[in-house]
Amino acid sequence: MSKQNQNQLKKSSAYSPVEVENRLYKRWLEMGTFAGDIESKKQPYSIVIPPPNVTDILHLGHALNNTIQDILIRRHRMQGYETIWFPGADHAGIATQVKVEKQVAEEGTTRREMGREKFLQRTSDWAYSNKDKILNQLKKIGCSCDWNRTRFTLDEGLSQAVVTVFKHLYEKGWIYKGHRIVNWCPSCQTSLSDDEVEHKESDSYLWYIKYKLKGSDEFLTVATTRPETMLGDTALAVSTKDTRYKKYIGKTVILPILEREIPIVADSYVDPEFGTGVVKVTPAHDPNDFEIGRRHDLEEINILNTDGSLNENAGKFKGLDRYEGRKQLLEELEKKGLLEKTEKYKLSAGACYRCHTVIEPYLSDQWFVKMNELAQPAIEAVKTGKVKFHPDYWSKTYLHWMENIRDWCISRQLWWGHRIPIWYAEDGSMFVSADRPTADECPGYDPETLVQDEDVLDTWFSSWLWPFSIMGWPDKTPEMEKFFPTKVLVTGPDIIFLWVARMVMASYEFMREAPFSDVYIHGIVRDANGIKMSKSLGNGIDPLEIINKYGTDALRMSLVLATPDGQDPWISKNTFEMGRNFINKLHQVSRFVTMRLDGRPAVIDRVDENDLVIFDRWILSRLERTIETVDKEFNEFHLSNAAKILYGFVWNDYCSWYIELIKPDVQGEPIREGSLNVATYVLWKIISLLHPFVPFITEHISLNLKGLDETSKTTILSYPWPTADGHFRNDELEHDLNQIQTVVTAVRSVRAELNVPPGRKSDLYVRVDNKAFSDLLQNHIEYFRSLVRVENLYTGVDIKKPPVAASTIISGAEIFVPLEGLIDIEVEKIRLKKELDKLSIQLEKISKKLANTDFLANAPEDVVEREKNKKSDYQQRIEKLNTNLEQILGW
RNA sequence: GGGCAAUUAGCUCAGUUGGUUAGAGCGUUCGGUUCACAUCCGAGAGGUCACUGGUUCGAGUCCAGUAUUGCCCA
Repeated sequence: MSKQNQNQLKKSSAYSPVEVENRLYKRWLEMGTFAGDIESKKQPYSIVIPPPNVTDILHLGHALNNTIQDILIRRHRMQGYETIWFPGADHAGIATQVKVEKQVAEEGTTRREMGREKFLQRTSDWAYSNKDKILNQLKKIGCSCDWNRTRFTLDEGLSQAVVTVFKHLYEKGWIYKGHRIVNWCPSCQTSLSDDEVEHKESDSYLWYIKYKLKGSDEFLTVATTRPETMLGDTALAVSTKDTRYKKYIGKTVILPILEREIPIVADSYVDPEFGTGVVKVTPAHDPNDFEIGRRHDLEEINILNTDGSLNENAGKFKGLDRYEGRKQLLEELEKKGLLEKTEKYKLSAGACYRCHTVIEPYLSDQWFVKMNELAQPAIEAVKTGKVKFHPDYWSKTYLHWMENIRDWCISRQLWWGHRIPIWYAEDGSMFVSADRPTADECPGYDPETLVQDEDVLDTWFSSWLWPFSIMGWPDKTPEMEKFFPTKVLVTGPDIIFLWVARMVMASYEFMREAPFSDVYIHGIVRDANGIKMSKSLGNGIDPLEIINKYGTDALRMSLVLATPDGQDPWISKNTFEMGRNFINKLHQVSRFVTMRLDGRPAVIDRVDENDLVIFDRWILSRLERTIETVDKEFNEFHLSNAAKILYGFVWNDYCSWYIELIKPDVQGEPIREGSLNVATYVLWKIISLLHPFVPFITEHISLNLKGLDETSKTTILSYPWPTADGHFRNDELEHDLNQIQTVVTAVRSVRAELNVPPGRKSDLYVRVDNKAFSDLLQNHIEYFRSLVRVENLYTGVDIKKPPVAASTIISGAEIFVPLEGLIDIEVEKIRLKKELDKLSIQLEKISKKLANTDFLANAPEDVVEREKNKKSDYQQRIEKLNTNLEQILGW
């Protein structure tokens, strides 16, 4: 055969995932495989997707998150549950608006110029098209969502849910409007909730500024990290307990530059240890100062515009950006000799979680949700185990936050989102309504004069309702009847507060029960150096690129294998080779089995127990053990372990041992019928167990095994999940086979270390300790002859060592490989000595242990017994080794 | 400052209630034209289980402390 032909043949045996996967996914959609049936009598099992933002493009985090959900859904479907995976997307208020504002800025206009209606239309167009894009990308990773039930947080129904909830909480007094210091993002120009602020430490300075005492030459020095806020100072404060400054309390200082007279007050909040013990008080720009201001009835002077520049209250610094203002202000203080000193300081500053701009504490009117009472049932739920976290330690994080919960700022100064359903009358009266209230709804007022609140609600104010709003709440729907509450929520640790905790609270308030019973928290995808993958760093890996190269199955399997439970996976491009190789292995072994079936129908649901040899029984026993462990790992949410167990079973037990063992000794002969049946049966179980992880190739193989093509309407997804009843479990037999494996490995090892040409056959002498071992080997030699290249096998308790032979010792037997003229005596000598040294160390250790009377007295009998057996085994092996070594030295 | 997590082979990770010679994948070394597979097969090398103490007949595993790293909260 020419080289070209060989290459072509090789190529044809490879698996091409991309075409297969595209076709099979389309086929599932056409067959309606993923649709849930609300009429079904089966037990429900539902999951709601963490809705991707409409601004998102698919990244590995999505791939991991949705792969996990798909695994859980597909497995439960096979287990006989009526499953629905509810898909959808989130309107992502800030992120989306910022994105579209950037676009219109490039076109030289602004949202205000465009006007609210036009801008919203524009945003909506963009958001909806991007939403479809991200959801289609999820299909690429094989998600078995019920796509006909796709929802979006701005859909009519979901918006209705938001208004209903707002009204309910408002009337309960749990939603209120407050004049408060909030987190303000000068770039997004909106308020943020406390949980949307990221804290990061940076190198900064502590500036010491001198304030002159009125009518005196004395100065008081104040240390500050934000000197520009002094423009809004309305007092200085000292600790009530600080004797150093007692005499100044009640006096007045002159604010530098603006020359405003401000009082010195005493307040218990001040820490005498920090800085000089005197602090400046800026009630409009610091939450603590705000409190001090309220206690001492101080003026609140706002010095910032919404974009972070200084306003008219900043005097001559008006119009400057906050940092430029700081710079010029410090220069001026320096010039005037009012800057005492500057110290380096590690500053912890808040930043916007969307754009990472440093936030400003900012005084404004905002809407808040009172959280304390909402939190109580949500705390109870986790404490009593009604909601369980996996891994469990996340419940501590959750509870700590819940127990220290603060009111939630829900108004955002944006246009894109659910508009706050509040209508104001001229006298300040407020009415809750999504649309302009009717005359009945605002008695005594003309509806036409009412004005709606300009702001919109926090996006999380709609996503916290997701598990039931997606099912049609506040209407009573059959979906809710059947599928609420959902079973498990799969997400990352970064949104436990923002989303998970709030969903539990909302669900208890509006549904009177938890939204899900389990929360599976997976890690965050990091690159090969442990750095979190992000668009801005450019260290991300595009899942679609991996899919095009290796296929979706390879992507999924690799991700699951690489993601330790609860830990962050470190992923590099070659991580995916692991999955790719595994998929190839699965493909190849299936080809082997299918080819041997030679067109006959595959028997997948039973084995002929009258036609089994030891190896058949062994793989069936191993299979049952595997099913049991895989189920156990699944039930504990250890998906990575489950995948690893299956990986090992397929590669080692099934391919490397079982398939090799049943291959006929002589080329061209058919495989024993019984074994081929078992091989097929086990392969079917394998693809069933693997289906949730690698849905495409398993479906592909299932069709091949059944001799069907893709026009067929059957899917492995509707076949049952394998179960183990223990029928084939046989520990004794597994032990026997283990002995055979040990002999095989020992012979291979000897031959490899002595550099025996791989093709060369030889006889094999095995001197055994008992006849049973001898029979075991003799009775099955034909099945493993080719594995060790054995010509004749001689076994027995009194086998003599051939004159020129390499030897090795295993537990219960001595193995001799006669290799006249092939053995390098020096190599053999070194080999035996090395083995002897190893064993001697072990023997010494164990002898010491057994000489310890405390050990003998305290350790359980079976442990002592085991150690004793071990010792005698070591001793015997050492003796044998010595004999062989002596013999060699005599050569 | 408080909390959570991690520290086991060159790398990424397993290691169940304390009890065989601490495992896997990747990488590495040697050998391989075996009829499913070089995306493969066979064999090997490689670990003071972060450190210090304690409990125990026995500690990777339990306890206390220390160090380093990451994350969260203030």
